[in-house]
Amino acid sequence: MKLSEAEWQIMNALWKKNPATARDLTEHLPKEKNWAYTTLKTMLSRLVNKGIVSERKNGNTSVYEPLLSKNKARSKAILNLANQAFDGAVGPLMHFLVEEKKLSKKQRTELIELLKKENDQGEKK
Amino acid sequence: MKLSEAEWQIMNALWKKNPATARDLTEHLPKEKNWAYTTLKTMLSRLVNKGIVSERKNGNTSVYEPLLSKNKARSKAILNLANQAFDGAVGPLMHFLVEEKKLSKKQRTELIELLKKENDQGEKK
DNA sequence: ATTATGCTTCTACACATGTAGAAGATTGAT
DNA sequence: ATCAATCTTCTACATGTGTAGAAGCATAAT
Repeated sequence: MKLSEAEWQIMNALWKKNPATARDLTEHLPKEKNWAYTTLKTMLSRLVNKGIVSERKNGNTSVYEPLLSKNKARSKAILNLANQAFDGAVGPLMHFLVEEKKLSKKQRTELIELLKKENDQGEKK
Repeated sequence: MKLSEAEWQIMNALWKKNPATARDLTEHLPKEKNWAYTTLKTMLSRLVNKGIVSERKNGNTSVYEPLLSKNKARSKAILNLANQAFDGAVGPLMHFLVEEKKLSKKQRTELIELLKKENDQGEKK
């Protein structure tokens, strides 16, 4: 299940406010997204059809909930990117990130700590 | 310029063999891609129209070259992912990668080295 | 009971993407 | 000069995505 651009925006809103009605979501969508209400509804229906979001009725109003977790979605997206653009390997992706993307010194130091911790854990196992 | 799935496969082939004729590229596409020759040609035309690939005639045969570098494409793709899925921040993306993706100990150690090196460079500047 | 307001479902359309056949132009071999 | 092999360009179609109006159903206020 690959999310499209618009779908990501909706899911991001839905992960923030969960559960939510369509009306709720309008609040949490990027400001510049000036979707007609029915546009949002159409998108939601499609997400429901794809099994990515659940829909339940409260009175006549639909209440939506994500069936796909943010982490799962992120994982998939990264995997996808790795496959498409990095021959399926996450390692090179990270290399690239470290080399190309200007991380702040603080971020780098944090990452080093994180990596060391992981290495140590690996040790104990 | 966002590349689609199929476009990535073609570009990957073209980055490997550059310049290349359509016929050349068939060799470098993923095996499971059993595109009709004309399918590939259509895709290439579209890429040319988008200004992502150049086309030049050698006799009656078209020779293609990438106008977009692999690194640029990768950068864009990562930025895109970060925007969609990580609120535009590369840092959290990396965190996620380090935490979720099982890197080998060797990979982790490499990354630590790389990060340290970057940190030191920052120092000198 | 009537009405305005808001929600839902249906239908539609333009553009992108994946896929490929048909028909015509070029060329290398005979 | 002829023919087969190979290219190219055109056209086409199904499906996905972004976008939204129209019309109908529910509900809260009068």
